Amino acid sequence: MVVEAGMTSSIEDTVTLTPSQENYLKTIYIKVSQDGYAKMSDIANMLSVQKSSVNTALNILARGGYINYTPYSQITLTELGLDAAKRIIEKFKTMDNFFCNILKLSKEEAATNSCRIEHIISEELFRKISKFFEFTEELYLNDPDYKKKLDDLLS
Amino acid sequence: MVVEAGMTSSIEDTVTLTPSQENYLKTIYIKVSQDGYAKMSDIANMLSVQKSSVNTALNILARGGYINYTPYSQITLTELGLDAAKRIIEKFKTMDNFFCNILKLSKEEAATNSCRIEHIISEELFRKISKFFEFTEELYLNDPDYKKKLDDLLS
DNA sequence: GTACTATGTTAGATATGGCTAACAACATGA
DNA sequence: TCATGTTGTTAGCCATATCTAACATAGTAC
Repeated sequence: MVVEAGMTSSIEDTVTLTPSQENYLKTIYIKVSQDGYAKMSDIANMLSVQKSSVNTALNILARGGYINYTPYSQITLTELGLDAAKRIIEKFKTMDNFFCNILKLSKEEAATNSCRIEHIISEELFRKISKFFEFTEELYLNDPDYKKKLDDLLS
Repeated sequence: MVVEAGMTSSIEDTVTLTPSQENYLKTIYIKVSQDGYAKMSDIANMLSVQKSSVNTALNILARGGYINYTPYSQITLTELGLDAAKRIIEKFKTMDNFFCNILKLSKEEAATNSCRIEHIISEELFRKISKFFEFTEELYLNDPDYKKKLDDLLS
């Protein structure tokens, strides 16, 4: 198959999101999960930014095909946006869980770090570190000796 | 002691560096370690950016008191810059070592991720995760059963 | 149904961090 | 010492991501 210049294609065209844009997408996902849709002012409040900043981000996400959004409309996620949001949140949860439950970081400290790492970790590292975290957590829960050593170490 | 408006003070005045600036500082440290000083064109080459971009960064680092730099001069680190660079590199090495030796990421993959994480990880998380990584590595090296399970898991 | 309040949009500013292209300074060899 | 090449600087451009302030739309309450 010959791909012609300017031809609209499938997955390869997906525009990579910046950390900031991923954050907006994640926030939209959370709101949509709660209410079925998101509003600009919600997002602005949740991220502590101005509505105008949200507006800019929404236009970028809409152009990229991640959200359904036209002026004054309710915001929902496309398939693409849903997938992307889920992947980001999966990263967050994996990190956050480990930082809280094993490393015993405070909720805020864990969330701050997880929220930064979720945007920059490569797929390959995430795949491996997920497995490693699961493995560690299982050991932690089932091996009292391992748990004691770790708790002592990190106290 | 009363601190007057505009008064120049000590550590509290330290300007926080952006990830980009930390990267420049790290690169300068590496060059200074090798040659005793750094040149702009070296830094530009090492980071694959234009000299003009380096120039901007150097002025910011010099203003912040991290480097000794005046136009056309050789670049060296101040005490502040040396400390900051060492902290960044320590983070890099800790991450990189674990990603390579335990998670068995490729050198490039490990370096890419470490180089991103070094700029965003909090001091508290770094303190704890360092201990945890050390603990894990010791187990890995001394407990053949643990090593085998981990190697199987991550292959 | 009109006026007020919510919410959403736009225009224009700032800061970072990159770029190119043109220019300036320095160092070296003939 | 001066021409040349390397190195460093400056000016001006672009994109992201924020902001404020002014404006537009929508919804509600009387």
